[in-house]
Amino acid sequence: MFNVKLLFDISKHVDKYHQNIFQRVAIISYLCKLKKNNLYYNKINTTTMKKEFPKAYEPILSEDKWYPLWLENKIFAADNNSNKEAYSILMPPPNVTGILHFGHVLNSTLQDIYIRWKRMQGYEVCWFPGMDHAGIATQARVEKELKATENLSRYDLGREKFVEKVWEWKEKYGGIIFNQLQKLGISTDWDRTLFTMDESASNAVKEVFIRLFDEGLVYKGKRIINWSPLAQTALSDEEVEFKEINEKLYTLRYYFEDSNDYLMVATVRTETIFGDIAVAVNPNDERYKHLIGKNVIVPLVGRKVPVIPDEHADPEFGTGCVKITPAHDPNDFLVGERHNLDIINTINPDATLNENAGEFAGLDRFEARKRVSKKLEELNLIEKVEDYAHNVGISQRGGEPVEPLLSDQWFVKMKPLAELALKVVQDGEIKFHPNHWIKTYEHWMNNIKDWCISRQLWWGHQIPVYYTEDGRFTAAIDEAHAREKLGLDANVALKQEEDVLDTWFSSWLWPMTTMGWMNDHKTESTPDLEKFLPTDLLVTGPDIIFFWVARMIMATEKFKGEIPFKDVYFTSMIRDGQGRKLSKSLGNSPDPLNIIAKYGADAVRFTMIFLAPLGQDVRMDVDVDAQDIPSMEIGRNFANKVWNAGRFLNMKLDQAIENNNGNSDVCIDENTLTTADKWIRSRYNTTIEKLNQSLSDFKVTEYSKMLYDFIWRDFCDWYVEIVKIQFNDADSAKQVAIAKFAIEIYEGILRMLHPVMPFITEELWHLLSGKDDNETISTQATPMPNNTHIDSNIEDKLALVQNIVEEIRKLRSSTSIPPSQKLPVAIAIKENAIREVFSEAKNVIAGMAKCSELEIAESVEKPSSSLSSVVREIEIFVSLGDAIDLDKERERLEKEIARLEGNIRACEKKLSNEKFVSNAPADVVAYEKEKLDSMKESLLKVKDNLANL
RNA sequence: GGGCGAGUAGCUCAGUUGGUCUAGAGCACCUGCCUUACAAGCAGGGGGUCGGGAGUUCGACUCUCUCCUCGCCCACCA
Repeated sequence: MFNVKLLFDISKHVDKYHQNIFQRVAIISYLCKLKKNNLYYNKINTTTMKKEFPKAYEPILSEDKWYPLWLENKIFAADNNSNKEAYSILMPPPNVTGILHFGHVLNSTLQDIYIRWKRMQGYEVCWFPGMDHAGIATQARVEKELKATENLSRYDLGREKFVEKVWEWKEKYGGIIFNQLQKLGISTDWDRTLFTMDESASNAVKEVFIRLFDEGLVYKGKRIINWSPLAQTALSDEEVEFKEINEKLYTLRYYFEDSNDYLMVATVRTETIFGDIAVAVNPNDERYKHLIGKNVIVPLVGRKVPVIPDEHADPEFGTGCVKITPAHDPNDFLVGERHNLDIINTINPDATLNENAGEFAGLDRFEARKRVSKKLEELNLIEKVEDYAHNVGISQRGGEPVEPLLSDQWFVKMKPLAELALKVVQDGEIKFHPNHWIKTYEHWMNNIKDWCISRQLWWGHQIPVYYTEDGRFTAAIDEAHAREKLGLDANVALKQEEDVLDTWFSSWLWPMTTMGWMNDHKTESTPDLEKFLPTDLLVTGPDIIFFWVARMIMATEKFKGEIPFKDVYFTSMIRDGQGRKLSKSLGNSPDPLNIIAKYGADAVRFTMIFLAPLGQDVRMDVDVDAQDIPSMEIGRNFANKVWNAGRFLNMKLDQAIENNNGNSDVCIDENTLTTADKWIRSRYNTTIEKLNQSLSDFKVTEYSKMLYDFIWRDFCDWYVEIVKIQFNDADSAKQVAIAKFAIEIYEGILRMLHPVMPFITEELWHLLSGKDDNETISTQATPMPNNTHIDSNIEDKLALVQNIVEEIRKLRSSTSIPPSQKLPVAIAIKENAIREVFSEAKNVIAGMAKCSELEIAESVEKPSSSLSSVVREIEIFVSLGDAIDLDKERERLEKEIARLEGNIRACEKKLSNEKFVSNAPADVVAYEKEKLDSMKESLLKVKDNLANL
């Protein structure tokens, strides 16, 4: 037998252990164990019960308790064999090197809200998680570590050993972000986690490459590409960012071969003159027309090069003459192609100058620029030097300026893929939220360029192309397959392409690889694909609309003939108080885990969506030094409010049952419901409807705001306060009914709240229902509105009651009478129907507005020494006795008269405007008339009250 | 240069097809409260010529034009 006394003692001291989370967890798990064995709920005295419902919500206890239970009970597991309608989301795979940042927090919360909401709606829900191998980032990371620990470069190790090292690193550190994400409480089907380098995914990658190759959509070509000297690899256009940099613009003298005249040519990059092969002028430029065909001498180099006509030269810019360096400028390369010019490469892959630079060979490009410029100056070949701000391409990963470099690379022809992908978005088959992103998408699709997919890295999918010694090649699964395709004997030696594929080349297959497409070069369809493709929603940042979203649409259309997802939700960017993007390099982002530890996962989730409107950036008051985001209090305070409402209702129910001699079997009788009861029920159903609608419309912020307002304002501020009063007026059986009724509403709102605040709602649901730990709120049904309970008439009536209560409070607070002192109040209401409601709610009004006595009648005599107010023709008198300050009251009433008169004038003016009366809709005119009458009536009463003061 | 978005209270933002808006909320601020869940709370209060200008309309925060400011994306001229 367990010892109740011991348990009581332990829980009594929970607060003392407040500083020690581990001890608290231990105690709670002990309590849980007891609860599991059904030992505590019925048998422990009320003092101990209260300990189960601490005064403040303690997130860590719920978080550590429920997540493991959800996993254990396989709540997140999806069944592709189920009869239920499917709902699925693909998690944007975080980088294997990634650690949790606030982008993930927002993104994951949004996905989890939809996943949980749909799960509760009875869908077969699957959230596919996974991780990206992140070629450049991961390789750089491991290289750095290798250097630091063993002082080795990847070349020292060799390709095979190095790749092994990366795998080791991945096994050791790769999963960190998943553990971090679990702290957020997200409900992904972890058993389906896919890594983009897994064999199944790699097979699909190969398959796609081979198919595109065979179709001629993948080709190898010598092109100017963006070269990253740091990573020593090609980059795609999307991996280059442009940044304005201040540099010097040198105007150089290019002398004619046969005279002392010269052309002036401007350049920033003096170190590239070794690759100069021509000077271009615009063919229509009158200044230079006659010089076309002549030769000039490249300064310092001494090479004779022709003056050629080309549209590329802009007469408006600079001198109108451009030096042409095909090997180191994409535009010059095109000029070179048009004029059949030689190409002289002068820069090495590590961005040092090569032998073509003569005495400058071996120098880094920037050092070389300084030295070349100096030398040019010494030789008096510089006309002038100016400060010059221009955009320079920067490697997104390494941050160094990219070098345009001519090299052999693999490309995907994008035009044919883009057509269908553009159509499905334009036709609305795929919807963007917010939909203005369509324009950006269209622009990119219409101007799409071929995609450079080869990377000179070791970590990634090695391109499945095999070469014979004599230079023939094909794309194939393996050597045998290649020999078969090339018609070669088994003994012919083959060599595989050394380059690997761009990481996005595996990411764009994500909708298919997560579901097992071509995992073995054979399987076109799987139960997952049949059940879950197309997925329903993609939640991602607009920054990867080209990298990922567009390409997934292309690939899935191309290879599956389907759209990958139906809706795309583009998230907000998280910024700091100064509007800067939160980023590691700026060091302006606190660790989300610290914030979660401080405020609780639910609070963080709630605050994030509360603050992050669809499609607009969010500014947050981050404090990195303190590792704090004070606005997270919104969510924490709200969680606490929800918690305390539950705690209070639970307490009331216990009390009621105790008063009712332990009999809890009391049904709620429709006939005994008060106006307030019907009001909260109506508000509840109205709110439920709107909440579901908001989520359907992807208005998640609206959803959070409505929950906040309903729970805090309607339910807590008004209904729970009313319940207190109704409780006092009821017999014990009725008390049980009242508490149960309130709890029923509360339980519904918990279910509606669960998608955004999973932990606290789970905890409260169990505390209130006494359900076994292995049951969960996350599979209970989403509340649906009961339209027969929506009654706008009742809502209006109670709104009027609220107005009156507020008005009485306002009158009171204009005095210095303490809130605890109750005052006599009289209310005159002419309209019968309203008066009835007020009479029924008499005790409620008296309680809420602190009335010692309350008279409600068709007309009342103005009590002496009273404050008065008129609201919608209802007169209110609050008797003050000696405490009244007549001057103050007179002043107040005069102000009110002035206000009313002003409004009446405006209203009369409007109504005397013939055009308004004839053009405005009848109901608007009627409303104005009604308003005018009402205001006139009020004015009379206020004037009367002033006179009688 | 092209495109997109935003400018509403000190701050962060709501404001649905123009009329019930005397423009709301949270935070901050001021006043009073330990009122039988919650001080992470309760009650009340002050604070905005809705970026400027023009127009359409009986009526504009809302629609049109224009200008100003800020942010993002794309392109890129040596």
